[in-house]
Amino acid sequence: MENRIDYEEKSQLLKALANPVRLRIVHGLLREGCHNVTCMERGLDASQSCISQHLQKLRAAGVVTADRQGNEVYYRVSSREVASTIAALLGEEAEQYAV
Amino acid sequence: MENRIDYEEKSQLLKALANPVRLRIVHGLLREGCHNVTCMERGLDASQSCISQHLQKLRAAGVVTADRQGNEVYYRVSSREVASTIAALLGEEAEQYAV
DNA sequence: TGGGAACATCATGATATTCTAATATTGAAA
DNA sequence: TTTCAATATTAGAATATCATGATGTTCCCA
Repeated sequence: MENRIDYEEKSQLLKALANPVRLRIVHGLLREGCHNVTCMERGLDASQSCISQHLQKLRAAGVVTADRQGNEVYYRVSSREVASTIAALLGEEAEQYAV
Repeated sequence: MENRIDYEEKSQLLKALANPVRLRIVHGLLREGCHNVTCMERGLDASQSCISQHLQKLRAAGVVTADRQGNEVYYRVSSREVASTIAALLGEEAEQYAV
C-alpha cells in the first residue's frame, strides 16, 4: 500500500480551481463556451481585470494554456486530469469535454 | 444547454479539499487509513490542534461526518461526490474507496 | 470523584486571496 | 504613425487561511 502521491501539488491544483469565477471559466472552456476575456466578461459578470487575473492564476497552475490570435487571446484547458476532476465534481462526463 | 450548477457551492467544496493536510486526511479515510485524530497525528506529522481544526473545516463543508465512540471520534467521508472527485484527481478508482 | 486520554476551541500573528481602479502592453486598422 | 480594442500588470485595501500554543470539554476508569 505505497503512496507516491504529491499532495502538495494536487492541493495546489485544487486551489487553482477552488473559486467560483475560475470554476465558471474552466467549465465554460470545457463546454466550449467563452474562450477569450471579453466574452467571459459578458457571461460572468466580472470585470476584465478580475477575469484576466484569474486566467493568469489558472495558467500558472497549468490548468489552461493561452494562444494569441491577433488581437485576442484564445484560452483552452490543457489537462485531462483537470477535465476528469471537474467532470466528477459536477456530475458530468469528461468525454464530452473539450480538452 | 442549460446550466443549473451552483458554482459557489462547488468551489466551496473544492476549497475544503484544497489543502495538503486535508487532502491527506480525506484520502486516508477513503483508503481506510486513519479514522481518528491521534492516528492522523502520527501519520501526518501535524499537531493535534492543527488536524482537529482541519477536520472541523471538512465537517463544516460536509466532506466528513464524525461518530463519537467512547473516548475517540470516528471520522468517515460522507459524500460519493467527494470520493469520485478525489479519485479523478489522484488517478484512482472511486470503487475501491470507503464512502 | 479525580486523573488522564482524546478531542475541540480560542486567540493570535503571519501569510495569502480577491476585488477594484489605474495604468501598461500588444496588435490591427485607419 | 496615431488610435482603438483586447488583454495584462500593478498597487492597495478588505478579508480569509493557516499553524501554534494555551485552554476547554468529554469520556473512561481506578
